[in-house]
Amino acid sequence: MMTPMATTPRERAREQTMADITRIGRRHLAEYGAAALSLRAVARDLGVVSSAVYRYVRSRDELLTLLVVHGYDDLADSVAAALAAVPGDAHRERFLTLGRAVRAWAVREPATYALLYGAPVPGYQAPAERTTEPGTRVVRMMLEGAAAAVAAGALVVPDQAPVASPALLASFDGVRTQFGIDLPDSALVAGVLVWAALFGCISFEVFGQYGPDAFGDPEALFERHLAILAADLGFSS
Amino acid sequence: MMTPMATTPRERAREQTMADITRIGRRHLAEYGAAALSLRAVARDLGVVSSAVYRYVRSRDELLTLLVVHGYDDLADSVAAALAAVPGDAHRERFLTLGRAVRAWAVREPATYALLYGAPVPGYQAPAERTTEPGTRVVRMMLEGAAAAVAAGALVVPDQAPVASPALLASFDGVRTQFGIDLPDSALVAGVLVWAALFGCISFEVFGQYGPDAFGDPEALFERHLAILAADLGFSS
DNA sequence: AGAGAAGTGAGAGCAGTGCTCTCGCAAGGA
DNA sequence: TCCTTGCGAGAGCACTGCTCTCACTTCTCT
Repeated sequence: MMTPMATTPRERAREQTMADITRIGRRHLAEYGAAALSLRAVARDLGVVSSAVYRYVRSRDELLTLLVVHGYDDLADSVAAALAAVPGDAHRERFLTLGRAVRAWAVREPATYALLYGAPVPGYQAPAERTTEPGTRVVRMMLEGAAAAVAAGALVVPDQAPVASPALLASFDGVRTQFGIDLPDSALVAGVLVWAALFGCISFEVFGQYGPDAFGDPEALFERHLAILAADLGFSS
Repeated sequence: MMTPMATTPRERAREQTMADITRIGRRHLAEYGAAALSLRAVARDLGVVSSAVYRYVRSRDELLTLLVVHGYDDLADSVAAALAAVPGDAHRERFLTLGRAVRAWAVREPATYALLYGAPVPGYQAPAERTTEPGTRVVRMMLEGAAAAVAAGALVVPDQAPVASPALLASFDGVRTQFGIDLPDSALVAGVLVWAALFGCISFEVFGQYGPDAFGDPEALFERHLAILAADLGFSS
């Protein structure tokens, strides 16, 4: 993927083994969950003794990081593919499409979703320098969509009292700089809420927090919620 | 707690040991996280060999269940205490108080919060018959508050298209029956969204999903979000 | 082409985990 | 007083992450 043509056969073999390890790791993650991810079990499935995989992966946390990065990329790719089918000027529809795509991916890959957006795995801290870039791809898509909608006049940011907290204003400036977008404070307030609410809805559904007798038609419920969130953001239906 | 006066000294000793185990378990949960919760470590802190704790707790999952139940009760007690200080007719303020109380508890007890509302611990399934009752206390408070506000005319449910999905309508009937409240479908749609969004905001803050450079003033941000959610629910500011 | 460097896998081993079993001892009820 | 019951200790099994050494292969440099 990253290095399409490896020079020496040894390097090609190494990349093949790396790909096998992450592939088996993803399968174990989906089948048994993150905390049950065992390097020894991966080694067994690879047909190799446990110490051999340490030649490729420094530690169990390292393998988790690989799966985290792959998960973020997979999610962002799914969302980007869904957005590609929607015209660029259908701003509200693009927001709805993004929300639906995130939910669909989470329902399809609950274990990876839990790894990314559930409680952090104890004792494991994802290295920021490797996870923030892929981890922010989806939120970047949403922010850029909102900025485009504002510029086109398709999104009218609801009136709100001005943000008072200086620390909050400063971090909003940081967001504008980091993502290179120009959205007013009140749009960022609403945007962060919509962002967190979107993942709150999905987490409740995927993690079964709605109780044993969950809602009979979660997709219809999510669709209703998405419409409310679109209105919160300022899209007119 | 449950049995205030035990008859025989042996029973009293047993209850004392049980209390010690859950107390140490809570401390370990807070210090090292849920997946790192080790029965052997609890036994060490208790000054006893590991097999001895199996006289009191059937398994590690059993200990987790004890902590889950205690966590739900602790959260619900915190919320109830906060609500007790707000007049019953200050409906919007009661909603805001509930939200603030949940967030404050989550910030204070992040590990327990993660146990309750984070990704489920792999391989562990909380027994519904022991966790649903304490687990629904907070949502019951919110629903009852919303019903009281509707009855008092303090909450005007926003107009929405009627819910079309039969399965969703049926589960809404189930909610009305289970909680013994009478709220229209559109209020339940908004209520569930507000419920999920509330925990989405809190989870993002507690789990650090906002990125390494989190928002400088999370409390102010949460306060703004709570106001939007109150409006979504139908409270007029 | 040959020698040395580097990558690779196997195996043993250490410390930790959940959990089960048996064995003695002490407390409580008959 | 006997004897059932509860309790803690200890050994043990299977598993985990991770480290170390040893042999073997492969690549590279002279």
